[in-house]
Amino acid sequence: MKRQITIKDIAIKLGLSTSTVSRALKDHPDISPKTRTAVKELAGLLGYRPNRIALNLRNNSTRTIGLIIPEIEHYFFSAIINGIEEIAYKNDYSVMVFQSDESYKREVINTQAVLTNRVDGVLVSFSKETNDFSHFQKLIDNEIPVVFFDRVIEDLPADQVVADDYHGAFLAVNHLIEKGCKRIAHFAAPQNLLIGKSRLSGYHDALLKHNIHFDHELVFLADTYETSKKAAHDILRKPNPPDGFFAVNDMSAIAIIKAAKELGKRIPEDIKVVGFENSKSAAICEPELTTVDQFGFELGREACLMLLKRLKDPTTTETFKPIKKVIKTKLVVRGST
Amino acid sequence: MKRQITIKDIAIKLGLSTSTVSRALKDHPDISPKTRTAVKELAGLLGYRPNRIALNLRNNSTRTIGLIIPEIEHYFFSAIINGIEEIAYKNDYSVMVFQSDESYKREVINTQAVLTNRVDGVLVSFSKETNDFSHFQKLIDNEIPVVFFDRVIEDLPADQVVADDYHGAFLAVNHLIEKGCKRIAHFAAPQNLLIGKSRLSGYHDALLKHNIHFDHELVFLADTYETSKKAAHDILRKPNPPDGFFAVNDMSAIAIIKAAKELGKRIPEDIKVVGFENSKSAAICEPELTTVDQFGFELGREACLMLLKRLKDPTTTETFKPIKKVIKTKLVVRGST
DNA sequence: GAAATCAATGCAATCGATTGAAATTAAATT
DNA sequence: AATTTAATTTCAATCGATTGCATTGATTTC
Repeated sequence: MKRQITIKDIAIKLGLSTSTVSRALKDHPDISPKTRTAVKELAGLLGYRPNRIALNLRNNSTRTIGLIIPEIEHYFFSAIINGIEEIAYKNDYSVMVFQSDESYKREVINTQAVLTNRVDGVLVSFSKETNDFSHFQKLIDNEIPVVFFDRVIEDLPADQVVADDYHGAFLAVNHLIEKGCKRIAHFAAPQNLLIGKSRLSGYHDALLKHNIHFDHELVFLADTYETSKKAAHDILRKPNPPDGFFAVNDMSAIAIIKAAKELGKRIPEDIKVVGFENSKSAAICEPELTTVDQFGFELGREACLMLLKRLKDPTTTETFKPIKKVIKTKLVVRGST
Repeated sequence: MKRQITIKDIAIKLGLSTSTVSRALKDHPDISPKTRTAVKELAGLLGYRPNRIALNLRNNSTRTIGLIIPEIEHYFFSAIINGIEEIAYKNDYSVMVFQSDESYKREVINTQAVLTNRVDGVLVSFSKETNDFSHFQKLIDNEIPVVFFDRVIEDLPADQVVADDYHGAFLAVNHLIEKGCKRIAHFAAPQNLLIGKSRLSGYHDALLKHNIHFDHELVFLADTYETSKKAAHDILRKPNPPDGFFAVNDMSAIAIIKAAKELGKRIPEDIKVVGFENSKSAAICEPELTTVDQFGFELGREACLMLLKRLKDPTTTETFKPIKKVIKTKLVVRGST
């Protein structure tokens, strides 16, 4: 195994001490110009690179951010990673990615991995299964700043970055109503997720505004392609089916469109559908999907910026005031409505 | 800043030396059962976690894998990350993700970042722009094993994992011919990428097999949604347009379908289209896309396994024999043909 | 010419954990 | 009781870089 060039190698070759070499490399005023240039020259020649691990140990910092995320494969999350990485990169941080695969158990292990890797801070969007948050509290107890994004929890001393879920949902449903829908179904995310609740309540309030009765029977727990397709099939076969659908994400909305078409319904003539996310797929499906743009890239950027701010100005647990940042959402109208 | 519990804290509290504590924690036979249990008990009580950074320094290893990838947002790459993460996780490795954004310059910086972070090994799929590979050679010079996947280079001492691009392309084009296509166009990736070359040659040989003239005029450089849509529009407006398309990836194929539909062509009656990737979008577009499954998840798994094998049994540069693993591809026939 | 000043460099401790070798203690043997 | 053997534990060096505090040698000042 070839050894890396160390400061010691340079010191020995030049007959100096490691301290002098160290100082020379960082332009310490004590060092004479002659030795300074000599050191720098040799360092360049040998291809010296400071050993980050040694610095990590000394500074008790790794310039690394941990990212705990349900599933990379979702467009929304990969867009977020993109935003995170951009900011991290600009600030000379690296990103370690951990997937929970929507599993609480796996997520707990992720938090442990993040601890052993001694990351400087953590960005989290937790799993659908997660109802107990003590593993995140443990991170905070270890003085590791945590920023939640998209799927957030309010009663933990941690910052939050979310899309304006309520408003986005309101816009979506309002749009359906204005387009003439009388019976609007909502395919919702689990209600332990704040996004699930917020979007439901946006749906509810938009109905309210137009004096449409809120019917529990029209709200379904369906936030994946498979569950949504099945649910849509069931619902559309029943008497008096909905003429409008507001789905909690694009894949769910696309599944509804697929199911409707399979049953011979025309979109948007018979049924109108709105999604939430504005993924690549929304622009691909037929007809193209009206959806709420969640600006994942921006969300990732903001979350990372927030974390970096905490890393720069650490606060004690006592004086910590969580900040909540809301990213505007926007309705993108396309052929499905 | 709250200090982490160290081995020293335990040693002092129990009136022992750090060496004894260290040995007790790892069940060294020299340590008496009494002290062993005492140490372990206190360690548990204080919530001691070994400082990974200190271990990193001592072992000159970080149990971290660097991943350099063009763009996370592509389904194919996120599927690969998924596979990589699964294997890494099982083997107690963490993954650091670096995106090149298809930029050579950024990729060079990524390799530097990977070096300063002292990862144990690197997985690479390089950018479209990359024609000079000395930055990867530098990694290898630093004794960091490199495994290339999908976009690989043959003349570097590094393992490779690729899909069976040639065969997949052959299958795709053969399928188009058997479905009656006489004039088949190919939307290709840049020819500096081996995948570009292999898929083109699969296309070429399938034509050859059926005694169809290979026409340079029918091969286009178009591997993104935007460029493909524009190219398809142009081609389909010309006299004697193709009746079949083989695209180098799904987004390109979907763009062709979109363009064709905009021009009033029916799919698959007037035009047949085959993609390459088998992304989520392929099952969503209308008609559903016939495509070659690239098994990104498997590919990621294999690449990571290969790297871990190199980490377990390091070879010297002299005796290094690159291994190339080929993942089988499979034609998935759907409505577009 | 002795004392004070200053520039340049080296020493040694530190970060946290590990480990070969030495030292201490206890037990067993003669 | 003296000596060997075995069982525990500690010492000190190591990984690579940094940094407060000497130390050295040269120059200036009185």
